[in-house]
Amino acid sequence: MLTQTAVRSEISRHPARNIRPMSPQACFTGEVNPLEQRMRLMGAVMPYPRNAEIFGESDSAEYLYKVVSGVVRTYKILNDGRRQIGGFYLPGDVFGLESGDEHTLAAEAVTDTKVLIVKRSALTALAARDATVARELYALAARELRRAQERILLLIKSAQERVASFLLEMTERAPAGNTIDLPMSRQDIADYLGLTIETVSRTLTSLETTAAIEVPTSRRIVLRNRSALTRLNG
Amino acid sequence: MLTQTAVRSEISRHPARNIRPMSPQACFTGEVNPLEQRMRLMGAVMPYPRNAEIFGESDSAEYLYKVVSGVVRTYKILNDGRRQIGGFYLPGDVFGLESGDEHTLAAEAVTDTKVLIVKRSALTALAARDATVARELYALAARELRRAQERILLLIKSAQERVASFLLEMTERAPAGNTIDLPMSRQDIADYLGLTIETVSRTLTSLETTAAIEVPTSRRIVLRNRSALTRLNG
DNA sequence: CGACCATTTGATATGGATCAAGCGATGTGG
DNA sequence: CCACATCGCTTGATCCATATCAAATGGTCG
Repeated sequence: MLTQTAVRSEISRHPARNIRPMSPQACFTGEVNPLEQRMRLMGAVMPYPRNAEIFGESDSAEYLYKVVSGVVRTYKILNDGRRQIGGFYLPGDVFGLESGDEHTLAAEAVTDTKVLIVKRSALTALAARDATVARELYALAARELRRAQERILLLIKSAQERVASFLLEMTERAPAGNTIDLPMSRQDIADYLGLTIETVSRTLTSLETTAAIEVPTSRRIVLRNRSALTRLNG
Repeated sequence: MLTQTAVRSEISRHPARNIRPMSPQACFTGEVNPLEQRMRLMGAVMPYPRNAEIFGESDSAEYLYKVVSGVVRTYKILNDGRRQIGGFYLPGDVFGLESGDEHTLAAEAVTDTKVLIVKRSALTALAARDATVARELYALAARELRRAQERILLLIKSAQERVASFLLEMTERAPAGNTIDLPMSRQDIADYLGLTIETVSRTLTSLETTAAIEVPTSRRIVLRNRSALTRLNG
């Protein structure tokens, strides 16, 4: 799993980064729970173009982030050059939660993205006075924990199971009938699932061959036989 | 990774479970932070013999647990019979944190164990009034999240790296010079690292051959060359 | 001492990685 | 508007780390 030549894919993998965000702008759309309301009052919305860095690994974790539109990935680069994606965040998702005061993962925009940014200190101050906010912060961390635990289970499964789980996760999180429009590249998926692009690609074609899915274009996948996927899921 | 024959190891893997806990008893030892104090006032200490179930998967998550003495493992059985260990909990560690109202993992005593049990509702009620308690609950979840993220990174590494990381994690969490007294079996370690017992065993012998460790008895490991392990760790 | 269980060691099989080439879509300059 | 470069993806051939199957060893308890 670990070889010197892992650097190869690394080079092709991260072409044009360090794109800078655009200027901030106001935002008054979204849900209506207390935490959300407060965040909107306290935070600013920043737009990031595709592949822009939102924060770096070991940046100070001064802010909390919420996806307004677009998709974000968090990731970590291992010392041998491989990249592990921590998660994909869709509109409404909060990312940047950390236990310490430094981020352990970096974050980038997968697509052009708008992100609501809130000072962590403002939120914790608020949580000290408002138990509802505190409870919601806790719930966020607990939900994130559950997702991480599911990832752990995923990573001990076979390639087929991982890809099937990924597809099911995606339809659940961005429901649009049986069609999934993937915002991320094969490399992103591979680094999320702990596989190589080749294996992801082959697995998708194999699922297509067994009529479980259709792949009209590489970024679009249609689920044809959900129960076959669920069965694979474990 | 997934085959029908996975059931083989499954059978030998879980011999005598469903051992019942003994009767409760009072407990007034431990640390001195607010959450801890309150837990002691509100909770009871229960002793569990080796391999006893503390709670089952999908039991209602009515309680929070803190290890007083001994070691606990949380785990999940996949539908093909494989077991994934979610974590090992040493004295002082809190387990049973969940986002929903059902446990997603089961918990068992690895060794004879004493566990402090607290009603979750009592804690959250307390957190609503005491911001310090709320903050500590959040910190617990965040710390658990970080651990889970580290596990994710671990699971994409090679067998050598996983075993090395495991050994380093264990000395850090239960520091006793360079000696580690493992409370858990090879099967437990394997299920924690997403490997087979054979691979764990072989990796340990290989580390012994390269003089990184010594294995005087199967449950005792002496670190001889910590930097060699750290280098493997990634 | 003998039975049992955990661990180690050995031989072989295999899933996914790696290396390499081909292909289709998208964009650019002539 | 078309040749051509580029990029992301797929497909093919081979290799290797770890799983699997099997047997030997060792430690523990009656």
